[in-house]
Amino acid sequence: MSEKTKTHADETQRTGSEHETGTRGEGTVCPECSGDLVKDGERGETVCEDCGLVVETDEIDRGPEWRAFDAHEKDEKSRVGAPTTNMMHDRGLSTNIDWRDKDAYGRTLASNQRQKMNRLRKWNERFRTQDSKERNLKQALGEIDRMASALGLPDSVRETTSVIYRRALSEDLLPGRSIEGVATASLYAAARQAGIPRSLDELTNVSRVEKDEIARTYRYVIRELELEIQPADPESYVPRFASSLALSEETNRQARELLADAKRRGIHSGKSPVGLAAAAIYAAARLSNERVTQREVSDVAEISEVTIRNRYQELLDEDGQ
DNA sequence: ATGGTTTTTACTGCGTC
DNA sequence: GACGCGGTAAAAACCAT
Repeated sequence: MSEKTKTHADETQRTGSEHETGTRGEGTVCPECSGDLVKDGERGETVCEDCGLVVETDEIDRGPEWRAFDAHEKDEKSRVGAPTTNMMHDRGLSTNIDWRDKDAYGRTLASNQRQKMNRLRKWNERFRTQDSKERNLKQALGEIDRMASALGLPDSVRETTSVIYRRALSEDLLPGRSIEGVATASLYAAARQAGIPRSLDELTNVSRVEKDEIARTYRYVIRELELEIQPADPESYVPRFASSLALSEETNRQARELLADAKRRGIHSGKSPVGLAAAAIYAAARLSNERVTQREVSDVAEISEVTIRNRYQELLDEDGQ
């Protein structure tokens, strides 16, 4: 555990004055309006029912529990690990044996000690991944990470994906399905849930699994885990497409306006959100005299030109009246 | 499986650079 | 003449039943 202290090193300045308010007005009555106090367990706050005054904030501080004024103190005081994360198969909680052959003081180990450490490392690694579900998770999380990077999805989505995948695993949804498939489906679901959807085609490009299987597995996972995911909002595709076509902010905005309008008139139901987004972009670009061909839009949106034409007409029809 | 809807494929003619 | 665009018909894909 010698070198694992860096994680919080840069947030060492906190004043410690936050907690002074919490200790004063203890009791069951609000000091401000004498209303009843209730504990909001989720947020770790004690709040007045009547006036909403937060009397006590008792939150969990995930920052360092110490302050360091120089590098030396940092080494001495630090005994905290990294925050736990769902993105590691063991939530980052298992033992890791440093690969450097140094003792706690940084001295190099004697050769017999080195051999011992090698054996320990080997066995530790074996035990750590022994359980088949753990091995399964390890592989899946690797895949998820790879695909999420390829699609430019943020860590928050990866976390959500991990959670979904874990649930699928613990509810025995895996047998009969591939790890890859479930991992991809989980990612697809997580991205949509986060409002930054990727189309099935995009998923297919980075996954080792066929589109059909992704879709099938996705439906299955959604149903079994009772995840409620509303159809993707066309507008959420717009900024990404617009930027890969190097279109202006104005066009971007106009495209979303067209979509909002279409939504109001109910033109969008049943149509593919991606197609709608693509058409809106094309229409907006055309309205503001930016040159984009249908071909280019259809390329980035992975939708046919015909579909763009059809949607595009509908959009402008409605707009013109 | 089936039927209805949407998307894609393939092909067309027209205008422009 | 290549290219972008618009249209059409038929095939394929999708979805709920």
